[in-house]
Amino acid sequence: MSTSKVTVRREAKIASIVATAWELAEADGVAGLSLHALARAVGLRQPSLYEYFDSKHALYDEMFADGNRQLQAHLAALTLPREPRRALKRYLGALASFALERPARYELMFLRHLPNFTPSDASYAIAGEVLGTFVERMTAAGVTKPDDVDCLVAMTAGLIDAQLANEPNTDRWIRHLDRLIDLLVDDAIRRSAQ
Amino acid sequence: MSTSKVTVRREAKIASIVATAWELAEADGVAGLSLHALARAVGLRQPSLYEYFDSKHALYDEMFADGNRQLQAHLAALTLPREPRRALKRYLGALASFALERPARYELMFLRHLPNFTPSDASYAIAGEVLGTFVERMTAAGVTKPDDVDCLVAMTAGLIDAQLANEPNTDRWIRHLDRLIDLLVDDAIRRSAQ
DNA sequence: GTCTATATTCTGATAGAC
DNA sequence: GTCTATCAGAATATAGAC
Repeated sequence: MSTSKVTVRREAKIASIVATAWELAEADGVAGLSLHALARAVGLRQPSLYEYFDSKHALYDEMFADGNRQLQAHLAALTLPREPRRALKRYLGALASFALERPARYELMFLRHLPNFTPSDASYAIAGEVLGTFVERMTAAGVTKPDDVDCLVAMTAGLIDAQLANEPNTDRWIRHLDRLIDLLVDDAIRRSAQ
Repeated sequence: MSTSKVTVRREAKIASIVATAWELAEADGVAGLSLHALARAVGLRQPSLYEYFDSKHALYDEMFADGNRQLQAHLAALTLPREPRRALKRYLGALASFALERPARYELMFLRHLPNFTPSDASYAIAGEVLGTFVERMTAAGVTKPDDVDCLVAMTAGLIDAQLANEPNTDRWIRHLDRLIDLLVDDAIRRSAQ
């Protein structure tokens, strides 16, 4: 973790390349991202990118880590209601808004569209941290069993996916999020009480 | 709709090409399907495929229509319980089994991974017919409001997607399908009764 | 209808001068 | 660190002989 002047500058440049990569990916899809186009967009020629990334996969990996940090920040910026159920709704709602506003991020981070890409352990660890905070919110709201967590996650993703795939600019599916959260949380509590 | 000998033969060949295309797509993913590999697999050279399909998109379109006909047959082969709720569970369960056993079909038909592919009106009409039978089963089970239909569809897709993306060979998510159907159908009926 | 040969365009990645 | 030039390979699609 060197912090010499050159290192700082270099890492700032890497960050700006990743930021531009996200812009292009949001426009053309994650799979449509081309190193040539990315290089031109940051004022370089395509081979020069290899000064900063060993391969395209390495770039995707940086993007994966970066996207998770962005989601983490997005969630950390929330002021959560004290009531756990309402906090959970706000939290899952923030995930949904993140996904709907930045579909390419959601695609890379949560869907598995890139055949040969698997995040590195380091990047995956960040994703795990974020996931952990969701589980915390669910636990606080009374959803403690792994099965019920799975259901809540899958249901939320189902609404997000339907929204993204079909009518990205409406709220046809996502508007039911709170209602379905109530339904599943109530059921989870009922089952745990038995 | 000519039925001359040459036409019959030609359409049989088209069908066999599409069947082989599905085999390759199930192995390498829909996006990974290559016309070169497909041609070799059916004993042709790549340019000869253009005798049967005007473009790769035309091939995808035939596959889309064919996949929907297969799903239609898969569903028509079910012997449904008389009780509407149980029939609905069986029906959605059959969709799930279709998707989990033939992920590439599900990918092309229900997910939108191919950036530039949109089914033709003719092919889309078949998909609409299939969807209509799902709505029928839901209606019979007491799910009449479009909102509730949307929720049920999204929830089912959420379980299927989670299963496919994470642990295709287990039943970690899909095993909750019946339980969540009960939950949503009960809620839909409750809300409709008000 | 099927072939060979090729056009065209794209991709990610490398070599080596400066 | 950035460049030019190039490699090596993939893809879809077309031209034209047979």
